[in-house]
Amino acid sequence: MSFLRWRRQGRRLGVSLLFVLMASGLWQYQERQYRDDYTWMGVPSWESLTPTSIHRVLRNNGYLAGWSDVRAGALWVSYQVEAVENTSIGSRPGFKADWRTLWPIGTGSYAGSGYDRGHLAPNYAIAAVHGRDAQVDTFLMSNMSPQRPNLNRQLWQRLEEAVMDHFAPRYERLQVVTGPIYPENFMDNAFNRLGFIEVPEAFYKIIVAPHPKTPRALAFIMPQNVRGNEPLDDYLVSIDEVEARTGLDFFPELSASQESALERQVHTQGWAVEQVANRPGRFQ
DNA sequence: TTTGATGT
Repeated sequence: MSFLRWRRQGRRLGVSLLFVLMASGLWQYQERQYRDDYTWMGVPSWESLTPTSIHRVLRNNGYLAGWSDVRAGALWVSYQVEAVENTSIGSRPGFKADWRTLWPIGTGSYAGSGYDRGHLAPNYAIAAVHGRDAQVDTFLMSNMSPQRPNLNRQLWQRLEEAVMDHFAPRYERLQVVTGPIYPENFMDNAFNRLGFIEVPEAFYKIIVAPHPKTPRALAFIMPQNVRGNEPLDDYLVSIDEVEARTGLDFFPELSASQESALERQVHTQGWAVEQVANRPGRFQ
C-alpha cells in the first residue's frame, strides 16, 4: 500500500470516527433532554440487577415508560402535570398495539379476562397538560396494566382526579411516577398471567412537588381487591416502602440526606389529603 | 360534555 493511499484511508477512518462520536453525542444529548423533561432527579433505576427489575425506557409524547420484558408490562411511567385552565380534552382515541414491546399484545388481549385495560399514565391528565399527541400515546397497550374494575374505575380514578383537581393547583408542577407491584417471589405469580402479561397484585403512585430545597412527596399503594369507596389516605405509604416492594430506586440523583428526608416516612404536611380522601368517584 | 372501561 502506498504512503498516499494509507494516508487517505486514515483520514477516512478519522472522519467516520468523528461522525460516530458526534452522532452518539447528539443522541445522548437528546435522550438526556427527554428524560429531564419528563422526570425529576433521574429516571427510576433498579436497586439490584435482577431479571424482574431490569427494564428499558420507552419514550412517548408526554411520558416515559420503563418496560420489562420479563413481566411483559411497564414497571413505571413518569410524567409531569400542572394545573390547567382549559379542562376539556379530546375524545378517547382507540387502544393501540405497541410494536416496541416485541410481545404480541393486541387491543383484544384483555377481552373477557375480568381485568380492565388500566392506564398507568392517565388519559385525562396527560391529555389536559400535554395535548392530543400525548393523549394518543397513553392508549398504547404498553401503557396498560391489568386492573380490577373496582380499582380502575373507582379508587384509582378518584386518586387520579385528586392529582389534577386538588394536588396540582397547590404547587407549580408535580412529578408523578406510577406502576405495578408484584408478589415478592417471582414463582408465586409467574403463571398468573393474562396472555403474556403478568398480573400485578397492587399499584403505586408517587407524587412529588419538586421544590429544590424542600421537595414534598406523597406515595400510595392500592391493591387490586378494593370496593372502590375507601378513603384515599388509607393507602398512604413511604417511598421507601414502594422501593422495597418494587426493587426500584426512585429519584436516584437525590443526595443521601435529601433522599432520607423525602423517602423514609409518610409526610402529609402541605397536601391536605383529608380534603379529597373521601370525594366520591365519577362512575358509580 | 369533563378525569373509567366493557360488551352489545
